[in-house]
Amino acid sequence: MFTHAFALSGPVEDYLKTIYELERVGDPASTNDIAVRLAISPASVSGMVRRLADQGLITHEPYRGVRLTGAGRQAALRTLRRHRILECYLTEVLGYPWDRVHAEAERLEHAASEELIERMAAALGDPVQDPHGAPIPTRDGKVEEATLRSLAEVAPGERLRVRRVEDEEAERLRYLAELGIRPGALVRILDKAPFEGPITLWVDDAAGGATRAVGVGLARQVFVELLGD
Amino acid sequence: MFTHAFALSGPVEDYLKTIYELERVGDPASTNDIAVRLAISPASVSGMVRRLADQGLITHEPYRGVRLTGAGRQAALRTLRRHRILECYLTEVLGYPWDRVHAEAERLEHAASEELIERMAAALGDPVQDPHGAPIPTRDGKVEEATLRSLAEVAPGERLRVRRVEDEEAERLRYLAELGIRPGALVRILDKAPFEGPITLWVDDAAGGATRAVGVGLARQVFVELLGD
DNA sequence: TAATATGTTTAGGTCATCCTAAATCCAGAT
DNA sequence: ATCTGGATTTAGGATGACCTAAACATATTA
Repeated sequence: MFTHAFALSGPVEDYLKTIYELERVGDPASTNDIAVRLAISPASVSGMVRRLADQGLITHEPYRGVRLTGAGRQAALRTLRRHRILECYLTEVLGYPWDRVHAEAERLEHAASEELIERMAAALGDPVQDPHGAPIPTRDGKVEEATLRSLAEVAPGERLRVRRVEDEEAERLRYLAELGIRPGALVRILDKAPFEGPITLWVDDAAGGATRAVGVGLARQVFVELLGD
Repeated sequence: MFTHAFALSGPVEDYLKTIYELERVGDPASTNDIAVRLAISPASVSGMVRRLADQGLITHEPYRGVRLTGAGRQAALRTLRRHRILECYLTEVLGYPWDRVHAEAERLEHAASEELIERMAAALGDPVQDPHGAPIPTRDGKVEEATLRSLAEVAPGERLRVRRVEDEEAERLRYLAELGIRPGALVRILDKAPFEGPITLWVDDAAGGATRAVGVGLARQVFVELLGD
């Protein structure tokens, strides 16, 4: 079995991670989507895509998008494992606040050795998900990505458990935390205003619970599990 | 007061650190010495030296060598602080073996934020030296570098305390550790063979002590404090 | 069916960091 | 005082990762 003979550059790891995330949600990753996610120009993505394809990490159908190969997927999952274990470690051991771990992990994930990551994982007792609820791939590159519904696509009424929250933007995360919306929280949608209007919900929390309202944009970043009525 | 408005690239940090170390030992750092330490060609160093001088981080007298400016020194000390705190953390908290911390810290020091370093330092109770005995610069860029003698330049007879060991090469470190030669150890030179021959010494250790012999090359990397006879 | 909007690729550059080979400088030995 | 070997710099390149502007492909809509 070939582990990972040669190291990939930071940018390459970022591309693979991004393609993984885009592909996970839906169709092959488009040049443009990758460019938006990485905040670089589509032209730059075109260039890198050729290189990744040459290296056998992705397949590329011009004008149709990009898919990870087996090797690409493994590389993406290794990076994701690093990232998520780092996030766990930073929050649980070093007391990082919820909204700042992502950025720190983003930089460290390219520098940390396998040994460091595994020592951190061991110190944490091999965590299975990161502070935002994302599953942590195993050492040998396996994950089960639960298919969760976002708060935006669930109808009012049902009892829900927040399972996962998108972690990219610190400010949004901080706001969600203020509202009590974090993995594990129990919520119920009370009302959804028409025309993509605000979503009103009941959030159970330490203080007994409270009514909250969020916009559709925010709601789309919150993923929940249906607990039944 | 200006902290450090703009970030320096990894390579730049490495140059500054290297120049600091070379300058600390003796004269202005020569192009060649820098090249050897960084394992790159002298021509590449010449190029970078111009850029660092343009940025006001070093002064360069052609054919005479290079010196850090105030700003350059501060930058070097910041990187050194990161490096050494990382080394402490990796050994003390994550159980890294003595000989592997250097390489790991070398990569992490360019990615770790100020916040991470300070959280680690706090977790350790603000350590003052790293596992190899090197002093850790303070947050505001101060160090006192003790002027220590190397084992190679001390005469037989005196009681010595090992204070510091060069940390670059893992294999040498591992060997020194086997011999019981590490910061804090008490030793006495029993004999120095002529013509740069082996140095025989008595090493106090847990098991009561033992006689050891090392070559001059190794001895030059071990720095000691004279305790008097 | 053709026009248009949108997304993608190509062409041509820039910048940082390295390289080799060739020219140049300097200091110590003759 | 000059020669010469080792150190240094310059010249000219390569690579990776980005950029803008312009050309091109596709899909939708008039």
